[in-house]
Amino acid sequence: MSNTDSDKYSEENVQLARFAKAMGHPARLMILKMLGGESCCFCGDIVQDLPIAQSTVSQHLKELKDAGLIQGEINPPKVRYCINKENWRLAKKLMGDFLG
Amino acid sequence: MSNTDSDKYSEENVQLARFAKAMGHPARLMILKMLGGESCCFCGDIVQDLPIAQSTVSQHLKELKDAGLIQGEINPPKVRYCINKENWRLAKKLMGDFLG
DNA sequence: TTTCTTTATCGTATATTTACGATATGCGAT
DNA sequence: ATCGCATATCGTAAATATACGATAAAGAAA
Repeated sequence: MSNTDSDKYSEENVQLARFAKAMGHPARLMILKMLGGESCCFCGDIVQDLPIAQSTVSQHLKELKDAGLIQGEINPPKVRYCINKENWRLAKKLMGDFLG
Repeated sequence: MSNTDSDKYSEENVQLARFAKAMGHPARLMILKMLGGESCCFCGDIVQDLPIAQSTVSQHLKELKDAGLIQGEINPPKVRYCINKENWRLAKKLMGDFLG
């Protein structure tokens, strides 16, 4: 996906693709599952649960954040991650509409 | 995603990630939308609708096929693509369960 | 057989993703 | 001021994705 995707595709299409792409890796699905419902998690908890290095987890968290699916609030010296509820709802709606 | 993902992640997780990843590009979403519902399409129709080269469309079709979301039947000299309904239902269920 | 149409595949270039270890950063505690 | 903890970022390597034009392949039509 280049930055000119919106020249070629509808905004809704691009948005759904962004969400789907962010969900397109098992590690990121695990992270999202951990944060599902009302529960937030500290970054460290996530690192402990995943079978990959801390720096890699950090990268995945960044991608989820960039896609708008999660948000992190600093709580020194930890960072607490939560689902971004508004975008989660949007993802759910777009996915639901799309899959029919 | 390496071929050893199933060592690290649950099969369900890997499967949903595979579907999500296949949906993670606007061109592929457009293709899926064209095939949505009961309508199948000839490859050529899809090529005409997308703002990218024929060979690129063919690649995207292959990825959707590899992910199991579509299937193609040869109808010389054309190829007719349809949604793979069984996997579409599975994707819908996994997504629905996941997004809550 | 040759030609035409349609689609897949090849070759290739570039960009992005995924992963890791090492290092930097921010901040409370000592 | 320094230490230690938690997390992010850097540097890097390898793999995968995206895109294109050119070419191959399969089969209908001439």
